[in-house]
Amino acid sequence: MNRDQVADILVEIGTLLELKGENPFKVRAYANAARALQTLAEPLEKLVSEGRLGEIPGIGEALQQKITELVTTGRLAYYEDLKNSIAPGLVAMLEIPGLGPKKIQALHRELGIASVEALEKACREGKVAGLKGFGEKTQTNILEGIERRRTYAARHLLAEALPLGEELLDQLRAHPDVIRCSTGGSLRRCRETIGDLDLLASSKKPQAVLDHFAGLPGISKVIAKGETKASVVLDCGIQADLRVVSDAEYPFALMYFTGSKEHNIVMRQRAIERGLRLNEYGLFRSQSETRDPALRVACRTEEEIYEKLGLHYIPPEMREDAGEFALAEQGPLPRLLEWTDLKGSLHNHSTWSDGHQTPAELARSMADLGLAYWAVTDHSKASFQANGLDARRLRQQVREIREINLRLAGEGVEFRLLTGTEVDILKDGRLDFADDLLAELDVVIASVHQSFNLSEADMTRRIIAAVQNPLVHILGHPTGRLLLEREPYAVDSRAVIDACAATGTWIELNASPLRLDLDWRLWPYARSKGVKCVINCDAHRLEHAEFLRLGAAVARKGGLTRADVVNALPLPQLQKELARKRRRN
DNA sequence: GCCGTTTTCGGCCCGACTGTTTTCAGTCG
Repeated sequence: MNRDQVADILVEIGTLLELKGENPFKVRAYANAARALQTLAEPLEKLVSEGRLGEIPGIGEALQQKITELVTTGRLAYYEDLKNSIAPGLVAMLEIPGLGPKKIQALHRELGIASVEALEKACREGKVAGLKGFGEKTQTNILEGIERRRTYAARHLLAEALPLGEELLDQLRAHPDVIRCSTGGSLRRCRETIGDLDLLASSKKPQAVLDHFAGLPGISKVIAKGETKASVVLDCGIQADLRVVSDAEYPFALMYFTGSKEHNIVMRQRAIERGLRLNEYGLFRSQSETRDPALRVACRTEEEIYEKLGLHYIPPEMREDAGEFALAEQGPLPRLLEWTDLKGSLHNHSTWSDGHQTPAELARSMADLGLAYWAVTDHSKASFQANGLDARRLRQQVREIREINLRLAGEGVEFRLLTGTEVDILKDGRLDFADDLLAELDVVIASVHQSFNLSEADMTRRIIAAVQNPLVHILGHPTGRLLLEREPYAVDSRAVIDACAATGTWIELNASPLRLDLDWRLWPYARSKGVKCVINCDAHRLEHAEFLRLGAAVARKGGLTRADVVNALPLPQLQKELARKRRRN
């Protein structure tokens, strides 16, 4: 059993223990261990066989045994017993807002409810309202929660949530009583999917701001509204929470509500170690609970809070407790990539395969946007569903693109359309075009588009074989995932990264909102191996050029700087690198 | 379940809101 599978089981054990009403710290220990495994720098099998699991912080005696059992036998008796002891439907009930382990246990114990369907039926029959600790209101809320889950997916794409957050922020800024405001939570951290929208504002009249917020157009329901926060559901089904604090509290609250939860826990611990106390209202010179402004360590910005706790500033995207503290202790974090650093995209489609614009239209539009280059990399013939090109059509396309470039140069336009292909990696690792044709192209991306269900070993061999072809510049969307739709295919990503490091092959950060692949969690590893990143739109329409912004956000999350990203280079340097890559092998 | 220690047991981040109570438990972030 590999690392990700082991981590998934640890997470599941945590959930099951939570349902059983176990000690919450024990529950957290499993979640922590799962996260620790996911950020491991070396293979799990190696650590197990060398008996070094205990070196990982957060993994003690009990978890060492369980992980070893999972890795060596592929099974875990403890897990199977635990699973058998809990009705399977109870786990799904945790997804309903307002229901936690205690209430679910009560429903199961008193009414024998063991599935969302049974719960819905019991609510409709009015049986739930009569239970001790429940009431009419709770029963209604449960029904509405079930309804909402059914209508809308539980999570939303980052690209969908970003504009909604911006819109709400504009509405808040427009209110005269708002001093400062920002998005927070997973949206500000640029997670690839978002649960709900978190917003924060500072004001001297919080009630006025909250009333304004709850009355904004586009809100279908106000879930809660108190003196400092309000929760609403937008018409599109996404929940938005606003918290309002005083301006002195704002930086502390912003840090707190940006999270992540794990990042905050470390920050609080650092405060405690320094005889201080950190919460959303301030950093206080006190050991005990307080909100006394006289004891607050003055900080105008988040930067100052980090400084007071002995750290350099950590940008929101990196606040995941995934190694950022070690960096921020050593010195200033490197300047992360800005989306305006990007000069073009090296993976895009045209009407020749499944895109919506001709190469000529693309050239005009992208030059107008101020980009320096744009590669046309249509599909190869094995992707017949996408109208992939054969060798004859590809050579024809190359001629057309050369003519377009001549025309642009004649008009004095400083822009270059690059020739290329997104060539399919066939099932056995061979490419869908012959080397002599690939050698004629400016840019070659190799991607997997069919035979997704190979074993991990076969898929890994297949992809490594492709990146070993010296004519391949870039490995495209390396895991094939579609967020909220399709799991990544089984592949040993670290082995693939190692192969790219050895051959000088670049790895794509596919910036399509559904992909964001390679995952941000793997970029620190790739960077440590010296592998370069290319942030590509995989554009099928003109509007997709804006994916560059999304891709840059994910790159920042992965800790990437301008120097790590090939398409931050101006055209002449890019062309030099494209040529150099092929001379290497 | 982990961790650290004045080394084997006690603490583990902390506050707001709702709905149910009638002073607080449960849930959420």
